[in-house]
Amino acid sequence: MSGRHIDVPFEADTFGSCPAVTEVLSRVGDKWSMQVVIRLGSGSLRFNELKRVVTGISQRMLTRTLRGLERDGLVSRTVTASVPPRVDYELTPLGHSLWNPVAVLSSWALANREQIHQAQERYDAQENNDNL
Amino acid sequence: MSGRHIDVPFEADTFGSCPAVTEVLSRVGDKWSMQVVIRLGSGSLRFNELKRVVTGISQRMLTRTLRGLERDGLVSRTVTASVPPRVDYELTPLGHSLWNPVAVLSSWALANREQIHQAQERYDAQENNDNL
DNA sequence: CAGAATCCTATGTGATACTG
DNA sequence: CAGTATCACATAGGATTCTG
Repeated sequence: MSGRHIDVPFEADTFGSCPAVTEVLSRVGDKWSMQVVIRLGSGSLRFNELKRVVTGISQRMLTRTLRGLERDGLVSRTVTASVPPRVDYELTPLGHSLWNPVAVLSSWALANREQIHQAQERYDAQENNDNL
Repeated sequence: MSGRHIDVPFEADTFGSCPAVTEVLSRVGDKWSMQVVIRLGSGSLRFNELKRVVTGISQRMLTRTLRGLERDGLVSRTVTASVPPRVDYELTPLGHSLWNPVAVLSSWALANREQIHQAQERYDAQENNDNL
């Protein structure tokens, strides 16, 4: 796939007095959920596979993140009773529909990482002149 | 404007071993930044105007959020020395480029709010059978 | 392998009161 | 008007240890 299109038919004002946005974004907005959704975009993964590809995540946080996503109906959890046990995580249809928005935002993040970093350095340099 | 198009030329794998995504998303991922960016999309606003339109935000958090966005080069702060003082906040070009990705995600959030809510209720109902 | 349990710290967030 | 300062609390997140 070479290019994906996403319509944004809303005006800025459409997001009106909407705590709903905050509400949903607070799930997607934590440190790990987006990364997990991105990685699951290419197919189902087992717990430790996810742990490997989501750089820096702790076991605890991966568990918590997956539970959260499962609760929100974004990820499905499939247990295969065997020894050793096998648990596969996969995006639900709803989860897949989230993949695009998340990918858009991540692309932006990657593309503008350097600019942001530079802006931060400029900002911090100014602050240092005032303080101390 | 009836529809905006955003290309996502990345494969899932492009987001590779990327703490960069986490890094940038942790700013945009807090409780308020996205809302502020959305509201500033239609033009500059004063401090108290923002406080009014960003539902539920406290004075303290608005200040902190704006400082963060300013530090990242997403928002510019213009002080007009007068009595009473006037401070205008506006998206920078970089901030404007973020508006689209954020709008995409917010649109998704609004569109799927109800589905998520239902999924949560199903999940919680199951949990209650097991516990207590 | 896939986690659960426990402990601990840092940060986010809100409420309130005060200021130039 | 546009903040700052302070306190107080909940949650996020990591490290470590244990288990079916």
